[in-house]
Amino acid sequence: MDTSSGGEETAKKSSYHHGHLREALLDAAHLLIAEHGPEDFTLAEACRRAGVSTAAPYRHFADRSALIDALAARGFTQLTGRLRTARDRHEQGSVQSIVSMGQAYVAFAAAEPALFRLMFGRHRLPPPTEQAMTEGAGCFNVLLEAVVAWLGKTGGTPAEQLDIAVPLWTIVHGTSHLLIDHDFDNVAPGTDVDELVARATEAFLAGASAKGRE
Amino acid sequence: MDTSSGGEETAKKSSYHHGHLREALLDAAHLLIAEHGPEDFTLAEACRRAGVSTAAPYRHFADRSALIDALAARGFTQLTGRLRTARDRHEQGSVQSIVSMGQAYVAFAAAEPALFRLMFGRHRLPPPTEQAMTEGAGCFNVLLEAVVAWLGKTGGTPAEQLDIAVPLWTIVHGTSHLLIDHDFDNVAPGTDVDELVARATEAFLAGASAKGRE
DNA sequence: TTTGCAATGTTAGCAGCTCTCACATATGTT
DNA sequence: AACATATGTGAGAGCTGCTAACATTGCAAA
Repeated sequence: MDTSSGGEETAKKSSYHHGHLREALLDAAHLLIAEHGPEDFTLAEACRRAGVSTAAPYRHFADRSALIDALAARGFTQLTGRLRTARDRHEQGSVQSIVSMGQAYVAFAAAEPALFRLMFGRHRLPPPTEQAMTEGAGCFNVLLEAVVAWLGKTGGTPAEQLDIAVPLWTIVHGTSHLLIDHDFDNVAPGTDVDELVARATEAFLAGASAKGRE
Repeated sequence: MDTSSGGEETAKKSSYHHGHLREALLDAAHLLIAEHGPEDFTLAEACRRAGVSTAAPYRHFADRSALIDALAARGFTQLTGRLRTARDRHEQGSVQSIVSMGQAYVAFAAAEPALFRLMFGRHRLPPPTEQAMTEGAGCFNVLLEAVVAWLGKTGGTPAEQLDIAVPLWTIVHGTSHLLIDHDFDNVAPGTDVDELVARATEAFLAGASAKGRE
């Protein structure tokens, strides 16, 4: 990385060597899947947008799906960040804090539906490049920490933590998928997902804590 | 030249007209997506399995995605049937009945992950062929009826019904996706999804009915 | 500075896919 | 028997992902 130095413009000098092709391809791919969906995203079109030949990507990615995996990893870091800021908007350990995270999760899916599908739709056998895996786990850990805070001083056993965190995850994950797949439209049009997440989360936490006190 | 007749090898029909090509293609496609996932399913391979040329499908389907839509519609009728039998295994209006439906929902996704993705992953702009749409709605109606029964004599207002049914849907839908995408593996390995669905459903219903009585 | 190597880009080309068009063959109705 | 229609085939255009051989550039040691 060049430190300082006046030139902020990425003057493309040579026109032969792109310079930032890897990032440029990721950006182009991101735009393309946002436009046409992840299914029929073509590497060739991304090359055209980046202004390089269709053979160029193979200097930076093993194949098409490696580029897609890189995009997914990017998405996880972004999502993790948004969850953190959402959590920190409310008092630590409060229900509001957890609700806010859930709403941020769904909002991310709504803003980036194709990216969201990419991130979670990787049903490949080879574990998704290690990196994406740890990124995904990091994402869940933010939720887990909030649940520990909610459980109070003791924090509960790991099993108790999961018994709370996993159902909460299913709620926001299911809401996200149903929302971006337009499955609410036929059945419950005009659904306010923020309110949905708030109600479902609060009801579940109420029921779970009631059960825990029995 | 005598073309025809005789032939020691029992001439299998005409060998020119297939006869049940539409169904045969759907079956072949179903097998293929179950093996290789829905992404890289190829129409050409389905043709090979059905023993016809790659141009044949276009007499029965507008294009590749029309065949996929037909598969999705098939899946919805199947899922709807399973939800009905699951519901009828327990007393009408009981929590168990609703839990059982949720477990059947997740079990279907686990048994047919690729088909499940197909059914709900249709982010196409043209509403999914009307048929698939009504099939999907019919699927949700089974849940809605069970919720009405659970709400008791009055049945509640339509809005109250949705306030219960939609969150329940998000729970089982989210569980299904996280399960078939192997997202539990990294974070909560060995998750028992039947128990997960039962706990989450019961806790939510308990919390929701407590709130309703306030 | 010069020289050599590694990184990064290009062109050409193969194989495979979707889909179309003209043509062939079977089915059924009159 | 004869026509109209439904359903299949073969050839081919225009894509795609990916590879191989070659070209250009940047960097670092000589």
